[in-house]
Amino acid sequence: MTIQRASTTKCELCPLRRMAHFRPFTQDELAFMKNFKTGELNVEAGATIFVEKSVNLNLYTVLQGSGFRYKMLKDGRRQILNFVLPGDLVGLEGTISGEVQHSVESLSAMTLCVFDRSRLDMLFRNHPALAYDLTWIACREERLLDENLLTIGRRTAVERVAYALSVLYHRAKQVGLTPGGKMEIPLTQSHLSDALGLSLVHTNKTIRKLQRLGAIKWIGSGVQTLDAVLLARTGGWPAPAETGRPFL
Amino acid sequence: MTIQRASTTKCELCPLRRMAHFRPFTQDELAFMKNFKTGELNVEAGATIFVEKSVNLNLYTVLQGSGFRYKMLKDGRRQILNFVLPGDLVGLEGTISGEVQHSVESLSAMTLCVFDRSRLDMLFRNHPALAYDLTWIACREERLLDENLLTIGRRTAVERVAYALSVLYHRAKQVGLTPGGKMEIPLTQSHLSDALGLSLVHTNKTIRKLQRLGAIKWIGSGVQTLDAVLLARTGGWPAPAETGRPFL
DNA sequence: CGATGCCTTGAGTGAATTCAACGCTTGTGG
DNA sequence: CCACAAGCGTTGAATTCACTCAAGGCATCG
Repeated sequence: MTIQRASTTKCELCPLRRMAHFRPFTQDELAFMKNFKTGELNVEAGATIFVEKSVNLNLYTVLQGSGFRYKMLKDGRRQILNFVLPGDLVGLEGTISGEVQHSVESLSAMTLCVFDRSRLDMLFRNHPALAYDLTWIACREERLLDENLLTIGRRTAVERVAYALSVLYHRAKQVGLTPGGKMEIPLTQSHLSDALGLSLVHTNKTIRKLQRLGAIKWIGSGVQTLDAVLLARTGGWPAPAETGRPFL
Repeated sequence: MTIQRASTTKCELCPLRRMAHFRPFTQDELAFMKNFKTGELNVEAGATIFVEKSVNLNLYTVLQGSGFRYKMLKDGRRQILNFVLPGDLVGLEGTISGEVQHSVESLSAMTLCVFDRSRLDMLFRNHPALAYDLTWIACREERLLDENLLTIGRRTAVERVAYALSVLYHRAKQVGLTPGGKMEIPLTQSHLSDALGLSLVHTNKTIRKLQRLGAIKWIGSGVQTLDAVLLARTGGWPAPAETGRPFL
């Protein structure tokens, strides 16, 4: 886990910013962001970025790589709350309330922009459009959680797996993580089971079923989507339109 | 469903504002809120305030009564995402993105403050502290959803019911909805089952089990908490400290 | 080349589901 | 004022979906 003060990626050259998926900055906002960003955090795969119930005031945006947010019960049962992909904001809860109530772990090597918490009030005072974006981002996360809740609470195992892979594939595609239809997210079946509230064994059997249907192909460290439409239909997922999304 | 333009409750006399639980406004913020609030919405019990996939730009704060947010699958399966109590903000998603992705229904008669969507940008431009509060509120909701996700994904039926009743009781208490230890929230067991991802029958059997343990007593239209500590312990819930919470 | 991590499969078990029925209360219309 | 319907809670029985247990295969790695 390395923190680099001299950020390698300049905000004006931000690779995310250039993606059509995200909304553009004004010159003014860009100038602020350059000061807001204090460095980059580089972690290898499988690293813990922060843990539940610790004090973590830092705010991050994922620049590269993927990971997941999760919570655990005392006896070790784990629930993955959501996956974090490039462009996603991480740690807002800690920035605002001091203590985070969930942990974050990386799936692949990740690079995260580290923002200066003490300048957050300047963001709210001088850049209302960015403050609005922050609220937008929080709302988006809430919507994703709502959907996960519906899935885990009310969908069957096959629906859950199909749904989760559909959404993840869709999200990965938006940020260019799906070259050739294969998700470049090194998921294990154990991750998927913990994200869906299923056991590992049953998750495996369900994946095999979807594979027999011809919807997907499980490859070590990634999933190949063969029939995105079939997959979405099986999961009861109406693909949404999401464009011009902001990020920090 | 009645909308009253001449709001009966003046912001400076707001009954919520007087509760120790919420953070105070400055004079300036109060003045803004008086203009931001355009009226009150009164609904009877069992009313639909807005439905999934409709355009609803209005922003509300619950002044009185309780309800719940939910999503449904095409075949009728319902998942209750969270309960809304006095002081809770409703409809932020629609205000920001236009279309809401969840429905809201009242459990009791409710009064909601209706805010003027077109002045939201003024809030962000001229009242950074309120904008910050908005973000705070969105984060809080996210935290609640995280916890629900953990519960539904990884807790057993007894734990789920105990957990849910603990949290709800705790939240109700904060806003004065628990005179004599009885929650003044007219829940049915069907609501509880849909909130926990359980079947109605099994929810009933689980409630009876908790009742035999002496933790609760189910009364038509409300739950009596007999042993809050036992209940929290059964649900594996570490009661949190939450004070000085903002609201709009 | 033994160890470890991940995927896979079968068998047996169990927790939660569906089905079915009944009691109680409330409200409503004849 | 009674009769009937509707909503909610309760319980037992049968079923099923998902879980645990157990074992083995196949890579990768030190």
